[in-house]
Amino acid sequence: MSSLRDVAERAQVAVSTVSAALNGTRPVAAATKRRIEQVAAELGYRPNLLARGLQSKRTRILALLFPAPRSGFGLTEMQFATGAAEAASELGYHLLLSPENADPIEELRHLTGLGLVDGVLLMEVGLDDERPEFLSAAGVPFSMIGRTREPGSIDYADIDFAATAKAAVAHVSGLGHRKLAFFNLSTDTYAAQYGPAIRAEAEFAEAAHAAGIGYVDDFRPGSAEEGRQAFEDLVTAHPDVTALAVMDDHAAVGVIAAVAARGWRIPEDLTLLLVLSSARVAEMFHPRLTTLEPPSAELGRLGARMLIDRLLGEGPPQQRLVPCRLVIGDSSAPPRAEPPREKPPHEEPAREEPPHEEPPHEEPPHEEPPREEPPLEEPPHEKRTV
Amino acid sequence: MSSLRDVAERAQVAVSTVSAALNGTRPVAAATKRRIEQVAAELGYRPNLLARGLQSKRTRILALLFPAPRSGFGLTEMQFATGAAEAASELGYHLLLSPENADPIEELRHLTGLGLVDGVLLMEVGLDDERPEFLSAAGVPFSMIGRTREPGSIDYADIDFAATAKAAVAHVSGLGHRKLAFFNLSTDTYAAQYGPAIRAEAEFAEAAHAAGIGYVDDFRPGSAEEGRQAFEDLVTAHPDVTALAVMDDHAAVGVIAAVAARGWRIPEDLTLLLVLSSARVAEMFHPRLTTLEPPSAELGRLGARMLIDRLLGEGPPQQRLVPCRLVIGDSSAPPRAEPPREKPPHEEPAREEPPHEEPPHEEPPHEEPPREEPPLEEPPHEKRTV
DNA sequence: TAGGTTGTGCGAAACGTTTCGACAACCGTA
DNA sequence: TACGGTTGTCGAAACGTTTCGCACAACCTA
Repeated sequence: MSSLRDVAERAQVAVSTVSAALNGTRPVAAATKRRIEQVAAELGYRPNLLARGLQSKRTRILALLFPAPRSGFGLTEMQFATGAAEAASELGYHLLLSPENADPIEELRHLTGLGLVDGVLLMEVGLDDERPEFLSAAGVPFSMIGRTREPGSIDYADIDFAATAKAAVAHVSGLGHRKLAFFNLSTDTYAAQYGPAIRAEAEFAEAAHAAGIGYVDDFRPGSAEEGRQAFEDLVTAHPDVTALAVMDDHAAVGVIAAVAARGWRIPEDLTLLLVLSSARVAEMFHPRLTTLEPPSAELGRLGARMLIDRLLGEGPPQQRLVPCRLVIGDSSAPPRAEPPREKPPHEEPAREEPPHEEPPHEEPPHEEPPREEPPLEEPPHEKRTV
Repeated sequence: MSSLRDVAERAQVAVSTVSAALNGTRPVAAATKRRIEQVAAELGYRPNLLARGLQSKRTRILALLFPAPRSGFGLTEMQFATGAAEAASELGYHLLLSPENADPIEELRHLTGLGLVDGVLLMEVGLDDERPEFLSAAGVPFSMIGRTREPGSIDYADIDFAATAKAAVAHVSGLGHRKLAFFNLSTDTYAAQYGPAIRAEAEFAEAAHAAGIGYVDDFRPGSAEEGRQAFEDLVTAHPDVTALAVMDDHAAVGVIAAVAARGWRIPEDLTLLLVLSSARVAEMFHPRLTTLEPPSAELGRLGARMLIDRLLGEGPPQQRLVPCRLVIGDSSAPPRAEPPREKPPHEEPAREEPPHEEPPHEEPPHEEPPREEPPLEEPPHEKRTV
C-alpha cells in the first residue's frame, strides 16, 4: 500500500503538505493541490486508519454491544445492527459488532481500553441498566437504542410506546370494538424490567382509558402453550373482549390455536394484533396478522447517527421516539353484533384426535401487498377497505 | 489511558522490556517480569490496538461483508454475523460489520485499503461471485460462508446439501412416502445462481433417485400466491405426490392455504417439510412444520475460525460442509393408504366468504420440546414417536 | 586467564499519520 | 528602502507500539 510519503516524493513536496492538501486542513496553493491529488489518485493512495487514529485519537469506529441472543431474540433485534451499520457507513464510520459476555461492565472496560472505538452503541437497554452509568463515568461517548428509566441527558432512540398504543387502540376502537385485552411478553422478561414490556403495558392501559374502551391486561404468556392458556383464562374472565393485542410471537401461535379450538374464527370472532413483531413474521400466520411493526432498522440508524453527532461536537442530547408502523392484515374486523356463542367446554382437547372431516378452510393467500399506515399522531379510525 | 511508557517508568525498566515481558516475545527474568505485571495491573494498562496494529501490521479485526438485505433476508442470514462475532471474540478478534453497497468490489477495495482489517469474511456467496477472485488477486486473506462453483483452495464453510437432502429423503421415505416434490426458492433467486437454490435442487434430485423414490421439482415459488399456485399445479400434474419440501417461507404459507382450500389436512394428506428456514419460523406455522434448519450460527463460527487460522499460519485450505438439522414437527406423517379424494375444483375461492360454520380446528400447541435429530451421515428411517 | 556462551536489559528506529512552529518569498505600504 | 503582513511550504515531533542490534555482566570451558 502506498503511503503519504510515496505521494510526497512523487509530487515533490513534503509529507505534511500532502496531508494538508488531501484533508483540507490548511490552505495549499491550487496548483500544488491539484498535482498532489493527481499523484494520489495515480498511486491509489488510501490513508491508513490506524496511523490516523493513533495520531488524532479518533478512529471513526463505533461499537455495537449486542447481548447473547436470549430466547426471544429475533429479526427485529438484529435489524438494530444492520440499521446502525448502514447509517455509520454513510457517515464514514465503521461498526464493530461486539458480543457481550457474562460481565457486560468488564467487557466494556476492555473494549474501551483498547483505544479502538470512538463511541459505543447500547441495545437491549434495561430500565435499570448499569452500563450507561459506567460509560458516563468512564467518559466514553455512547448512545442507546431503548432507554433506562431515567435517561437524563443521554442520547437515545426508542419506540414511542404511547403513540403505538394509541394507534393500536384507535385501530380497534375505530372498527367498533369496545374492549381490548393485552398479552405482554413473558413473565420473566417483564420481571427483568425489560423496557418494552413495562412501557407497552403501561401505555396500552393509558391509551385504552383515554379512548374510553374497556381494557384487560396482566397476561404474560411467553410460549405457545402459555398463550393458549392465557386466552382460555381471558375468555372465561372477560367474555366481552373482542380484540386482543399480543406481544410475543409464540404466544400468538397459542392464541390462534385456542381460538380455533373453540370454533371461533379470526377476524370474525376476534380481532388479533401482533405488537412489536416484524411484518415478515406476521405474514407467516394464517390469516395474516395485523401488526405493529417496530422501526428497528430506523432505531439503529438513529442511534448511530446521534452517537456520531455527539462525537462531532457538543449539543443538546438527542432523544427520539419512533412509533411502530401499523400494518393492517387480515386479522382485523369489526366485532360481531352478538357475542360469539361459546361451545360447550371440552376439557383438554390436546390429546384427542379431532374428527377428520373438515370443510375447506379457505381464504387463499392474497396478492395485493398489505396496506401500510404511516405512523400518525392522531391515527384515523380506519375501516378495512380491502 | 496509561501507556507502555508509564508502566516502564513505574517499574524502572525500559519500554522494550515491558513489551517483551507482557507479550512473552523474548525471555525476561522472572523477578522483573513479575514486577512489570504487577505494575501493569495496578495501572490498568491496556495495549493500544492502533499503535500495535500500526507497527505489527496485524489488527486482529475481521470484516464481515453483509449485503443489503434482499427480500428473503431473514434471521438465518443474520445469524452468520452473530456466530462469526462470537467465534472471533473468543479468539481475541473483533468483527466489523461492513454493509455492502452497490459496487461490492469498490467497497472491498476501499475497506482493505484502510489497513484496518486483517481479513474478510464473505457471506451470501454466489456461484459466480467475483469477490473471491478480487480478494485473491489483492492478496487479502478471506474465507467464505457458502461457496462459489469452483472454490479451488479457498477456505469456506457451507451447508452440506447432499447430506441434508439425504436426511430429508430418508425421513419421508422412512415414513412410507413414495413420491416427493421440491419447491425451490424464487425464480429470481435461482436465476441469480444463488448457491443454496442451485445445490439444494440438485441434491434433492440425487437423493430421491438414490433412495428409489419418485421426485418432482421445477417449481420456484417466491411468494405465498406463487406457492399456492405451484401447489395447485403440482397436484394436477402429480396427484400421487404425498410429501413436499419447500425452501421459501412465504411459499409455504401459500401451500398451507392451498392444502386447506382443497379440504386436505397436514400431515394426514400431505407431509410438508420446510427446508433452510429457522425452527423459530417453523414454529409459527400451524401445525408446526418439520424443518431442516440451517446451521447458520455454526457456519458463521466456522468461517471466522478458519479465517483466523489462515491469518495465523499457512496450512491446507479448510473446507467444511455442515448438514442442516432435522427438527421433526407435526407436519410429518405416513401417507394415507388411498390417495386423498380430490374435491370438485372450485374456480377462484379467493373472494367468496367461506361458510361460517366450522368445526373445531383442534390440535392445541404442544408442551414437549421438538425432537431434534443430530446430523447423520446415514439418517435412520425414523418414525414419529411423539 | 582468555575467549566464548548465556542471560538480561537497553535504546533507537520504524509503522503512517497529524500538527505546529519556522521560514522563505512575495506583496503593499510608509 | 525597509518593514510588517500574507501565503505557501517544510521539517520535526508526537501518537504507542514492536523489533532488532547491541551492551554488559556472569558464567563456563579450554
